[in-house]
Amino acid sequence: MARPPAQTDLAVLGALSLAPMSGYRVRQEIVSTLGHFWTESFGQIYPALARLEASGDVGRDDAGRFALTPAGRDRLRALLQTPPEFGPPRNGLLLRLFFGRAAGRRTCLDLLAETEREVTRRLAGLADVRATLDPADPDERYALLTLSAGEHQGRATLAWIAETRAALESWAD
Amino acid sequence: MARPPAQTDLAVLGALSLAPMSGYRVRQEIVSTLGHFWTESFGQIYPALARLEASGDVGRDDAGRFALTPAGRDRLRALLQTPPEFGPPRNGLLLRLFFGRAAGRRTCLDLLAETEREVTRRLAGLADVRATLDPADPDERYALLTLSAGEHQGRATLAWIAETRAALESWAD
DNA sequence: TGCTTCATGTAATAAGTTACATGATTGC
DNA sequence: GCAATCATGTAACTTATTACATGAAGCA
Repeated sequence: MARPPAQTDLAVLGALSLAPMSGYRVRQEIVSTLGHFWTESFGQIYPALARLEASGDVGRDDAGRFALTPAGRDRLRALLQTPPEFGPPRNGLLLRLFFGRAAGRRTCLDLLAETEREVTRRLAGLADVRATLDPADPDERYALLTLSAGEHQGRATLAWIAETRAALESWAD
Repeated sequence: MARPPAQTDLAVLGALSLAPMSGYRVRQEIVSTLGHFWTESFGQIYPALARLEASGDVGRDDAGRFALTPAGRDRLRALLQTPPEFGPPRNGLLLRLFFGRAAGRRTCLDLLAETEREVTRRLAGLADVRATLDPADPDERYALLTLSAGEHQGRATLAWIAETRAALESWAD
């Protein structure tokens, strides 16, 4: 019964809901804007488009670009209502920290420092994107909400790092 | 050259660094304690143990349980120092919210409510685990740090949900 | 005796990335 | 004309889950 990966269909239909575009553009859209919390590769996107075209959810406009059909718009609405599939949580930093005793405090502090740099970098990236979004645009308003999620997560991580660093440094070891 | 998945090796070696145990117990250990931020299935664990035994990183103790060899302890230390592999970020909730305009405010608010319940449930789970950990135990001190990360993330998500709900409700639609 | 948990493993399947192949368009 | 970008697709490989098969040990 090999049901297709619903999340990829959702991402592709969602991209096409903003405007008709080529598969190449779908990828660019996902990388540039959704990139902070979602990824899809060509190897996923093109088969998905072929599937969706065969099922009548996606058609072509005059210029040959992929475009949502009315059925596709219904399908998208239905998918948006499905509960998110929570992928298995896999946090490489926490995996390492959990067994940190075998590595020593020094290694843990290094990992924290590196993560801090990375998170700071990401927050700066989010700020850049925020600057390009218009709160008055009905589509971009929703994008701003997701951006805000990233900012909250980032700040929480930085706060936890500060706390954790202090704890590590206070231990006798 | 098919290099083995380093993250699974790390999880398995890490579990064995706490005490010698069977593969079955390794799984239980990972599910029960690391479960909040890491997963491994039998299909990963047994091949990993076989690989690690063949390479001399893991041996057997008198009772036949898997145990770290000195080489394995070195290998673990080395793996703990490698930078975490950040898996591609895939947040199903944000993917849906990003295209939320196609679904309408009502659907978005429902998704938020469901997420709020889920996060609250997880925070309660973390609190339960915290109660079982002893801050004086050298191993469990590290576990507490990772627990704290989950708590920060959870609280940040709840704060973002409150903010986002207010924003959605203020829109004319 | 029979039920449950412990224990080890394999096979089928799913999901996704990467690299490759190929060609059309566009700008200089 | 040539380079870069746009565009579509496929094949090989990696990673991971799920379901299945099998059997020993503990206990009621």
